[in-house]
Amino acid sequence: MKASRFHLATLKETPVDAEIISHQLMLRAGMIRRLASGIYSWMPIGLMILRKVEKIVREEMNKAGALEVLMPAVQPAELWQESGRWDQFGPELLRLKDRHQRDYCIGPTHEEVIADIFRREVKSYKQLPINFYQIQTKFRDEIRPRFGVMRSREFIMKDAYSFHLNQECLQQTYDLMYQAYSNIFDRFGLAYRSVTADSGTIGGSGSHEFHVLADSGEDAIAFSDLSQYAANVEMAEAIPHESRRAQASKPIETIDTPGLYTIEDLAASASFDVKKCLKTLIADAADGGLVALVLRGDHELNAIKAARLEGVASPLKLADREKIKSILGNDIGSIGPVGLDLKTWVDRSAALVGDFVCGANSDDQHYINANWGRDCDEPAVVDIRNVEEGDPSPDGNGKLKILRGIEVGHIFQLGQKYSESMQATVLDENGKANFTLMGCYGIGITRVVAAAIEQNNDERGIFWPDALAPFRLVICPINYHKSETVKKQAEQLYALCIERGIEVLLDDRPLRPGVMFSDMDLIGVPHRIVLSERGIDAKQFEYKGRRDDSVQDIALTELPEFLEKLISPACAPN
RNA sequence: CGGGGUGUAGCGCAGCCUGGUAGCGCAACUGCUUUGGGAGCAGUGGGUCGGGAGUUCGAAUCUCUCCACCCCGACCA
Repeated sequence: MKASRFHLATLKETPVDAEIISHQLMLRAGMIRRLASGIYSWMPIGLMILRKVEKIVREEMNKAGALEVLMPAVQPAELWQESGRWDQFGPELLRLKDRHQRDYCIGPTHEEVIADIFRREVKSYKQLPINFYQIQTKFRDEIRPRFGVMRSREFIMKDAYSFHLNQECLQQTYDLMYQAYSNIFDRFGLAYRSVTADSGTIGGSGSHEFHVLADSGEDAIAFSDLSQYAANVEMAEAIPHESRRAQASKPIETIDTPGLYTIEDLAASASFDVKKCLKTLIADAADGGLVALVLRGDHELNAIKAARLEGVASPLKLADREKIKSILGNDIGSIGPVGLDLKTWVDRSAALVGDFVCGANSDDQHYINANWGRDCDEPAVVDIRNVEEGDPSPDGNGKLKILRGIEVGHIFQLGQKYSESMQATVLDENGKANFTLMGCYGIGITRVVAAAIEQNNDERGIFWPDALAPFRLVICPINYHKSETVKKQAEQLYALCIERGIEVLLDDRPLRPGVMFSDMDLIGVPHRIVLSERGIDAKQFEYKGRRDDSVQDIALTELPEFLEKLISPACAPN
């Protein structure tokens, strides 16, 4: 490709309403343009990258035996009514009517359609397992689209759905998909982690998320420094550092604590160790009353874990202040487990604290040296806190570290959830109809592009891993339009690259070098060759990798080997 | 949906308070000079001031209304 014939529409200034770095850089590099809220056009250079992602995904899915299909974006309401999700899904499902006033939606996902295909197409266990996938446009009417294509309303997803007669077979395909996903992310050349995950609203049992690591990521993931353990912090089991409770050593006392409502204020006021203070949070109960959740002062409540407890309203909602006052008689800030007349759940770590400080259930008063068993009932112990860096790994090996990630892939075992509601059955060896077991496997194709940028950028722009780069190599001739020597050399090199199948961009625009370099750094071309009259006279060309600090001069005679090296390492489909 | 904010040239902004017929930088176009990290000079084009209604001799500016977009919260690949 010659730059003069390409649409390079780079922006020098950062568009003001793009908040995160990937969105800013995608706009500045001319990859995407916004059409409406959460809806983007992909411009030529952006689409080149998107296609690279798709190609790798497609190749690895095919290799893993999945079969590509293409399902409609517009889906009839009947299917969604059959699965029950027409009512469940809420406003995120974009609904529309045709000229006959029949209801449709734009698919946010395709379980219904694929289940319908399956029940029409597949009759016998002999045809199983089977795994269908597509790379297709989805629409989810997000309340607040933001971060460019990271959370857009229209987006491209690879979604796969597998079908099985029994759990062993489902597990086999699930494992195969896990491996395929690992291959895919390896080939992208991105730093990533797979983690065990909450299976969320889609339901089912086994579930893993694939996260591209980036400091700006929205999810926190916990992993062991010694073992393979890795989980979303939403899910990671919190293990106390102590194995047994500290002995009670002093008598309980009441102290006055006027104006001290937060654990920080309380601890600071009398130099209590925050870890000796217990905080008591009051949440709505499922029956309309209240429940108490007790945590150590330095720990954070995990809303997902808490919502799973018996009697706790799901999703978790902390009770409002007035309701607490009216039922308990005192304000938040002075509530504690001692003498509290509420169902009380106590976090594992909080249950191991002795001589603790807590609210005295009377305004402006706290207890010190309170102890479980002695001053109140033995606690009902549960895991309701977020794990922290340094916590013991739940598998017993090593300590937890926390990293941030962007969720770009998710694999689920759905079980029979959809096959039952959609009546998707197959005949087994005995001619008996069985509800098929399903697995589903998603990769956010458009989000991968944004995540790759979040992970790989600097103050000058993007740097693409070789496998995703729109161009592998850029040739920057200095004074292409003035110097016949440079022009000739550049054209020769350009022809040579094309002959060797190297995706090359020749920047033949009549620009000053600084402008050329800035553009190429911005759009993230990983390799750059500069040709100048000066260099050619010395029989040299200049090379610089996008992430290199300095340039190297290489003899022109070594050009063929150099190009050989350039294409050899990655990219070749394995 | 609740709370906050913004709409003026392709992008970034000023002008609005105090009404008088729209400006700056970048980008684009032309010419000359320049050519190793976003050049200089000279010139050119481009705006229903988000839409509508109102007040006024006169509205980007004041009032009402509608719309769009952005940010903070509950959702997700």
